[in-house]
Amino acid sequence: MLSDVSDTTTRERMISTAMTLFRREGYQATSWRRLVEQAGTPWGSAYHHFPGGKEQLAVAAIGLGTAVVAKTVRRAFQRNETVEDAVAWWYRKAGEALAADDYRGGCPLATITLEMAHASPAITKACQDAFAAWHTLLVELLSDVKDVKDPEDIATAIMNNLEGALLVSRVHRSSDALDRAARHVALVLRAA
Amino acid sequence: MLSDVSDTTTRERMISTAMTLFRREGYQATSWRRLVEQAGTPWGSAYHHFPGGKEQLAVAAIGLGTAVVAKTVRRAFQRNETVEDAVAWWYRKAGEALAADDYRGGCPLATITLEMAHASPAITKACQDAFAAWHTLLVELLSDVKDVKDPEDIATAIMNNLEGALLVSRVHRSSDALDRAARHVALVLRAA
DNA sequence: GCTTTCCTAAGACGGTCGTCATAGTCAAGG
DNA sequence: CCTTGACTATGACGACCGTCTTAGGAAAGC
Repeated sequence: MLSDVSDTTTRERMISTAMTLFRREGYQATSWRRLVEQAGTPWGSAYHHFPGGKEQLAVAAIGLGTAVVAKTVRRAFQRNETVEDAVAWWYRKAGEALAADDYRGGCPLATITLEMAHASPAITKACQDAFAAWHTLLVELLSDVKDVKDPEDIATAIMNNLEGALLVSRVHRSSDALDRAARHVALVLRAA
Repeated sequence: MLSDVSDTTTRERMISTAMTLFRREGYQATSWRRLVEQAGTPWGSAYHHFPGGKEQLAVAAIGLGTAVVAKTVRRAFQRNETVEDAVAWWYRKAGEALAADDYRGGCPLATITLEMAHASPAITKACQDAFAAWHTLLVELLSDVKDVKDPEDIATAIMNNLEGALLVSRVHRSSDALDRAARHVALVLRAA
């Protein structure tokens, strides 16, 4: 069916636009109407593709954000020999993306997580799954390296530093905190 | 004037309630009406005390949040001998406060920062000032200790780890990430 | 051809938002 | 007492929100 392709495209454009806008402006400030307008998708089919309303769209957008970050992490560990290099590469990519978006972006899930962490059970669960997936992936990748002794702690430290640095870098519109975080984590990894 | 006391109280209750609600639910999800209702202050005097509207209230609430955190940091360094102990104490207090609020709280500025970092210049500046003030305070306190070699980097690492850990701890409704961050920072400080 | 199914157009619904104007209360200063 | 100024009660304003309904269109299967 050719309509299936069109359907998928419309649906995916909505999800992709939702991820971008939720990342930049948050969940509350992003309205259905503006989102659909920006995506260039028909407003009439919003509730066709997402009968669960804005909440369902958000869950889908969170799923996309989870996958995008996971892909970046996997690529980081593929293209680099050591863990330090992989993490530094990841942090640098995050900083470049942040700057390229004029410091409007950052973590695709941080804003909606803080906004909705207790307002919507469905969104809360999606965010929990996302962070858990990232953590599990990191632990897995770290475990492949033999000289990493405590992957759980290291993974948490890598995530904590990135999330915090993205927040600080964004508010100051400078990747300074992110650069410092990269150096910090590299130092810690080398010491361990 | 006795009315001055009443005024100040009304005004301060609004600011205090704003800080709490902005922290828990964010700026966008907190309406003037609910805020005033929760504060128990007269709705009629909202625009009397804050002619600049909700935005002006937010700036005041951010100022309060800045001061509250700064006070905690100062207390941490007063009550503890070493930097490690001070940071560990701070992190532990943050985790206790988060749990006591059923993981609705966290950093009083993180949510509004991510939400409004590009929507309102006034709020953006207030957030920048807040993070800058915390950083400066930390650098100052760290500089008093002779065996800390790079206070700027250490201060950034302390803030990054706390902010990131608060985010992750909140979404998982567990202070696990915060506990790990405390151990991580302690380890780093001891190594330096 | 017809029918069925998927998608879209258009707009109304009640509700809430931030903002503001007007009238009023009430304590303090002269 | 009376004026002045600070504070509050009340409610309206237009705008936008998320949601849902109804009807139309277009492609696929028979």
